[in-house]
Amino acid sequence: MTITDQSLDEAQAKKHALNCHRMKPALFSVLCEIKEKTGLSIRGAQEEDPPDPQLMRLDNMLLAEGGPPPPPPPPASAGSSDNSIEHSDYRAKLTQIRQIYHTELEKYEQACNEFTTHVMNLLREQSRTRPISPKEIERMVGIIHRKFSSIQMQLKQSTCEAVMILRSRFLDARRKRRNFSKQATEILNEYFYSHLSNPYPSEEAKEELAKKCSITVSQVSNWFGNKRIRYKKNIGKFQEEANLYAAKTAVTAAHAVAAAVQNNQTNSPTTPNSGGYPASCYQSDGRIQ
DNA sequence: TCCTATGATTAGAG
DNA sequence: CTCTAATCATAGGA
Repeated sequence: MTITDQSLDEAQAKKHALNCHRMKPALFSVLCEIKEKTGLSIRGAQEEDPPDPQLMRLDNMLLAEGGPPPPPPPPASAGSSDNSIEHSDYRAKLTQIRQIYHTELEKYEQACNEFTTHVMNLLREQSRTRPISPKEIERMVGIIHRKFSSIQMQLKQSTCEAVMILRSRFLDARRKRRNFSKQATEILNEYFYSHLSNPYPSEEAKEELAKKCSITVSQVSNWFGNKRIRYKKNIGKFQEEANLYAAKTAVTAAHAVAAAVQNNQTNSPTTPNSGGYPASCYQSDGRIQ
């Protein structure tokens, strides 16, 4: 019942899924625990014991992963917005996995019952030739059930793995990287180059930028983080862009100034220096602020 | 198909 | 938590 190989063949996805350190922590820890425990170990049991916590957790995960309400898609930070097609595909595959899981589970349950009755029959037969205590019967049944539940556990485990591979395939934000819209980049760049001397938008500024660009605040943060470091690393490469945006903001600033009928400000918003942007303490020695 | 740009994620510092 | 720096993985162009 290798659901994993059956439904999702991509070696790449597998590799990705096994690349544990970039999984979402919750899933990751679950998987790790599964692996550890199935590799038989008792380890730091901070868990409750009687109703097999492991199975519970797996159950919970499977439930959470594919309950009737749409599974929460957010991999993490990025609030993806355009995933309707892919998402339905994801859901379809998820349903498929769950279906396989349930049919398999049923099979196992059935097999377990059959086997139990079979053993019971054997015992009954034997009881004619030798005395068999209820205790012994109980013991046998216990053994059988333990065996089967370990199989069940494996089933759940591989289902979880399959689900996780699925997730990593469809929901991993990195894989779904889309460039921001032209306007969004425009807005971000405008802000960046007009605050070159201190390109660290406040939380409010980030929120506003996020709104204007229809992206999330953390995407704005990512963008500025990337931009700062990349700008710093290769200022030359960004010269042209810098000039462009400096000119742009200069124009808008000029308009604003004209409207305000004030000439006091003309040199503060943008003071073209070697082609349009402030010399900035930010870039001079690679140190920021 | 290779190369660069770019958004996201990570570890680690503060 | 935010930030940097490195890195990953994809998008998009030549």
